[in-house]
Amino acid sequence: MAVPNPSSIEPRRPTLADVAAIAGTSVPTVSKVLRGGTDVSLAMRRAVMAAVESVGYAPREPRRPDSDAPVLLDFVLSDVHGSWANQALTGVEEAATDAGHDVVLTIARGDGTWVQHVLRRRSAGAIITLVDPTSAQLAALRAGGVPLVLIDPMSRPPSDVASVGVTNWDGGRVAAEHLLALGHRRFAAIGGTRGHRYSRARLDGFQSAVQQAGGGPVLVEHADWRREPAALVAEALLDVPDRPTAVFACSDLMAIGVYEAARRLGLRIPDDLSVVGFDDVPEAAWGSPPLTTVRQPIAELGAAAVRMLLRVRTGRLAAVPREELATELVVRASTAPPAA
Amino acid sequence: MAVPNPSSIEPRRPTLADVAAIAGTSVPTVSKVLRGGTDVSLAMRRAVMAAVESVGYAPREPRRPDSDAPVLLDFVLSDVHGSWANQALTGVEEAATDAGHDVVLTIARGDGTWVQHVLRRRSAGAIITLVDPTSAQLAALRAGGVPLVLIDPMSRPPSDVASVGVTNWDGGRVAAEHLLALGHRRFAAIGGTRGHRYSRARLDGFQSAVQQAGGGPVLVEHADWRREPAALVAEALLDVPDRPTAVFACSDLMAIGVYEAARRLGLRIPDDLSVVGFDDVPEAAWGSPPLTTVRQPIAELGAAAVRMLLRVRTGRLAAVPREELATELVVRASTAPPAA
DNA sequence: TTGTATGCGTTATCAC
DNA sequence: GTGATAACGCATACAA
Repeated sequence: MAVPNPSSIEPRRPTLADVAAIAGTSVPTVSKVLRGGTDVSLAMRRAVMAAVESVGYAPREPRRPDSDAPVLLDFVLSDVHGSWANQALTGVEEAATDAGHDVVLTIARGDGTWVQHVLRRRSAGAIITLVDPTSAQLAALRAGGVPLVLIDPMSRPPSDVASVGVTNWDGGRVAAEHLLALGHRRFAAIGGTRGHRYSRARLDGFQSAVQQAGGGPVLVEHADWRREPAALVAEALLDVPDRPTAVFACSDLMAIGVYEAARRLGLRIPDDLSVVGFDDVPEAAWGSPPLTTVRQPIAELGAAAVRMLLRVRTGRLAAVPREELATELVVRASTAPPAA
Repeated sequence: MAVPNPSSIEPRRPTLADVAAIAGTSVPTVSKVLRGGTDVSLAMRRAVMAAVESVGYAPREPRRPDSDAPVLLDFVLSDVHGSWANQALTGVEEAATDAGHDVVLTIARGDGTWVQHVLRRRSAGAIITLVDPTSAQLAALRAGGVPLVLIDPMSRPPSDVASVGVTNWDGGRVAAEHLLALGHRRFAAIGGTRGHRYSRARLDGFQSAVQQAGGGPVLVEHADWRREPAALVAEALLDVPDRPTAVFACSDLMAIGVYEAARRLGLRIPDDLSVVGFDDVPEAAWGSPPLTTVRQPIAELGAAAVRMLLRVRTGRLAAVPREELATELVVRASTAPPAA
């Protein structure tokens, strides 16, 4: 929002003093927060972060290119469990090493202390994924001079933060088109966590394609990306008269949960039920039957994030970059035409 | 012991105030140094440390030997693919974070440049796994003052390098005992990479138990820890007259390969063939049927390595530590008595 | 009480 | 001068 400026006050770039005034503290304390110092209370830290965000403080120089000291990049994620994180990590590590940088792994726990860690270490840049940082946290990191790239953000990212992602909506559509082409008409879909952006996009793409083809409504439930809840939800969705003949799970792990539900209900895959997953983690190919799924280029995603980070770090870019990598359907043995 | 107090000088335990007086500073500053706070100059930090030493100050409760800036530990592995690396990473990360340290992930590529990386960064310590460092590399790291801990070394480690591992030989035995108790007598086993220490140990344990029970010879092949080669090797081992009724795979991933071989040969698990794996990665529980396997406490292994590294780093230890964590049989549905 | 920890501002300093 | 950082100690809260 443009603030009208009736008086003689010139809209100069905000300083730490401005931030301090709003946060109700001193300039050194603001500085301390932005440098990741220890002697600041959580409340004060939050107040400063909020003030930083509200005045849009940004450091004058993005950061010393810091010529030849070995550069450390932070890879921040909520946890390293699971194949997705694993693959992303591989991609990040490889691209970083190729560029001569090392990667610090930072696990973002709920308390938000990871922000201090990154700030304190004067990180040369952070790649953030599987975490939903608050806008105040993002603002603090930027104000601290840490270049950022988000991978597949959970929420809509602030418009001034770079990000990479995949064509989630498109992937959902492709999954639906495949099943429609096989002749399916009754569908169920299992989303991840309600409100996660990529879950929404995948489901929307799926539903959009189904509707466009004049297919019936899609029964949708959510299972927080986890296997066991997906199995429970799938069991409920499938244990009805006139049950769906095909299920779209928004992750491979949840698709494995659907396999389990099918086993419990005595449904054979793909004869009685077709299943499509999303991600194409290695396990997808090992299942019985091997899973038809929408492939994300996960490692490439990590590599792309590193390359983007290095661009953000060095050059100041005209526009905030946003890159989308294509998803791709991988047809294996878990899908077939519906039983007559 | 009750100390009588004849003179006026009472030998009481030193306090922070004493330290502060000698260091020529305030009590809070001393406290900050001991707590690893940020707002202390290097000179003051040193003065305080010296004073602490001279008066022999000791905290009431033992405290983390922080005293210095937050520290970066290196976790070096050959690649981060696979659940094993994933779980180990989780354990390492958690233990390091709990101790207030960050983890740099270093992938050891064949060229050995990782050693330079670690040395140049003056790493505070390195945990090495899934890599077989040459003795020259280990010597270089030690000469560079980098404390080391190996996790489950591939070769016999030099006697002056600390390591943690699991009871591999024992695990092999337990697998065999389980199958013997079910009534199996004809066995095959699939090793990892020929020459890897833990592969050897697992196979030896297995064979030792079989022989002790008077069982027949165990047919052994190697498959480099990978799924597809394991499938091929298993197919060959099982496609013979009087085929084995049970297979021991030295990793879960290879056990999944055995599942595939069984499918190709039309053998049902566990009716026609019992399978035991090793590791107990999450996927083991998802297979159909869920895999009976020898569990390694992988994350604990990583955590133990971190704790050992911190001990090696700070205290000088009497002996070179070597720690072994116990393996444990997890019985699921892939084993049953042999068909009559 | 005495000992210790925390959080903030003050003062000094540095880079333009 | 202005904007920012560095490092100390004061005031206070907390603990045995």
